Amino acid sequence: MCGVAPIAHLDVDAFYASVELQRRPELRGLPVIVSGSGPRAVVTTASYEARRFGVGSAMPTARARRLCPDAVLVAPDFDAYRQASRAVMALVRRAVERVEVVGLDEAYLDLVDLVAPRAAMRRLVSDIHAATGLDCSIGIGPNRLVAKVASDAEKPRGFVCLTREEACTRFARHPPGLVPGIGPKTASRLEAMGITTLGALAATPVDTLVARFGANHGPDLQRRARFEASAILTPVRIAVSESRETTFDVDISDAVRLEEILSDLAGQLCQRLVRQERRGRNVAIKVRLSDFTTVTRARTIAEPTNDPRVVSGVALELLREYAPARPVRLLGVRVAAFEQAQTDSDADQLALPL
DNA sequence: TCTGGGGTCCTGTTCCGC
DNA sequence: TCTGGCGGAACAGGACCC
Repeated sequence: MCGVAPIAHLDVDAFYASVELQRRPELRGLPVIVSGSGPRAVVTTASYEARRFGVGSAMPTARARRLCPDAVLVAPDFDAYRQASRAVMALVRRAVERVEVVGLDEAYLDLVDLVAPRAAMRRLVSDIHAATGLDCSIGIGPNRLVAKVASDAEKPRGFVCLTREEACTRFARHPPGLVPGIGPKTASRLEAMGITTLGALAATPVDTLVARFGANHGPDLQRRARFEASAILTPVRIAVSESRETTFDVDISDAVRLEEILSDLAGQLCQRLVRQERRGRNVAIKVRLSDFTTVTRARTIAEPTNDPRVVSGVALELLREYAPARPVRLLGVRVAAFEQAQTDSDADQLALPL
């Protein structure tokens, strides 16, 4: 049972796919895959019916279709997802004062001031279902990490409440990659050291981890394995960079064509920045070559800008200087180092979540 | 089996001024 | 005049997340 429970993590189950099923009830019960349609598209979300065939997020759509030939492919409609997200988060904010929204389908909730936090979360889940038809999973724990892993543990419609010690025991035999922050690369490095479970990672002498992963990352891995994390929420997050990028259906070698595309991307990015009245001093390009190597080049300019002529001018210079030696599969542009428009209290809000 | 798009953070390197 | 150490800023790459 949950002793101290200051944080809940709420996660809408198979969010994009579930929104599509709300709009198109005739698809219910069928395997549905939300994904683009190009030859290089990847799966954004799969319904639970599709997941039974082994289809998962970030999988190439071509492979998903081989695994599940009868799946219904639906093109993503982000306006609809944003609208559904707003409806869900409005209910969340009505239930709890302090909320940190993460992406469209997740939020951390501060439960400290609630008298009966678990009852309140049960009520919230049922209110969200009644208002939107969407299911969600809830994890409750003493910090963000326990809450997050708990919300994932029994999806869909999970409701899991754990102390830190209970989380350590329950997940001790699970692989380290269960915990957010330990991705495939770190997991395979750990495996090479003979560490294949969270329990083993938690018990590894910290010196061993420091020697292999460095003075920061090593101890951080162990803290995660022990489910030690912050309980502080960051209700207002301000983006520190904005970007626009595109992957081509077929690799492009023609320098003139690449420059046209880059200018176009810079124009689209600046439209967004102008709308937000944000200007940045750092312009970067991203180039992914046919062999999937990815290169970035950046330049800081004297004056903050969101002028498409300036941004595309710098981006084109960077591209000409780099002069890709192979065909290009992805091109992107990014603006960062925004001028300070926020107040000191906003800046405080940028403190790291974990 | 052939890998999206939009982000964040961390680390190592290089450059520059003192 | 040359060299070296040091710290900060900028840059590049990588890992990770939704």
